Amino acid sequence: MEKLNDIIFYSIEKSIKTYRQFAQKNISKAGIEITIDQWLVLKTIEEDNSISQKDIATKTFKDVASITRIIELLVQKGYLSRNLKSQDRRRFDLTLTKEGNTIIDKMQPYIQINRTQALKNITDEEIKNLHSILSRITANIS
Amino acid sequence: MEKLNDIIFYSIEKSIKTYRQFAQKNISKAGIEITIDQWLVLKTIEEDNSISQKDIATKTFKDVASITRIIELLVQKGYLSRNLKSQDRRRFDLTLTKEGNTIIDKMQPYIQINRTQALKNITDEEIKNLHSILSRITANIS
DNA sequence: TTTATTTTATTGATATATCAATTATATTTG
DNA sequence: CAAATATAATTGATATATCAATAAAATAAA
Repeated sequence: MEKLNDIIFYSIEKSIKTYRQFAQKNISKAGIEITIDQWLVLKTIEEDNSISQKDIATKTFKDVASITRIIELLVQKGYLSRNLKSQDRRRFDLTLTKEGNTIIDKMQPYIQINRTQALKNITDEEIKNLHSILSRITANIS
Repeated sequence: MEKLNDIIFYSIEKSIKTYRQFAQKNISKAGIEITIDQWLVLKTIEEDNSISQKDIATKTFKDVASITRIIELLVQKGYLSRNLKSQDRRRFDLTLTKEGNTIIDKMQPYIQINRTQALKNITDEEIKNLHSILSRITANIS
């Protein structure tokens, strides 16, 4: 086999895994008790509180089954309230609680710092480039 | 929040998740009963059969605990044999069985096809670029 | 309107990720 | 050498990923 590092998919995987670990470690170190994935789902609901779980899944590149379980944890932790929608009883009304809003606010600066540090010496041009290439790869296999 | 798609980490995550699903689907469709992760570990051992589980973990960007479990499955499936090393009894000798070698061979063309299709309209220049940017991001947060 | 189909979400099973604690062995140090 | 330390791997607990099967409700079709 070609050298692992020469294979672009390993580079991609390595960077995203490293970023996730880095981000999670900073959050945990700050004493915030939430996972990156839980935050992502919470943030998605905050932005659009009429969104369906199916659409949360699509938006976060996750599976609907994972979303069900993550939401369950967010409800347990008291960050989210979940109630059947009267208009469509297959779906749920998802609303952030006060604690949910608080944790989102608390997270914001860390998210910012994480991104800034990760992209320290990368130009806007390069980011645009990265986007372009990655989206073509994604399109090729979708 | 900025649009999800504008955030480079989502692009990265999306592309690698899409690729994994695409690759796994093609493998399964071909009737090959192995996961991409199991294959990756098997392939790593094939390349260096004196490698430690710790080093397999590093090389595949995985956790040693995951490696233990993946190896357990590979042994169960009959693709790998595992024996204590006499020189260092904390470690194991890991050797591909005949079936292990067979499945590696069977996989090879699909791996090739998957990569080719994913990188269809991407130039060597762009891949080099991608490597460069991603490795700088990884370095920034390591 | 009854039946068929589609959509939304849940659940179970299995694989993997991560962290912490533990075990066994090897190496270093006093 | 004996004790302390370091290393390799395993195990348990919890979170997430994926697939398949199922349930419940909504919508479309007969």
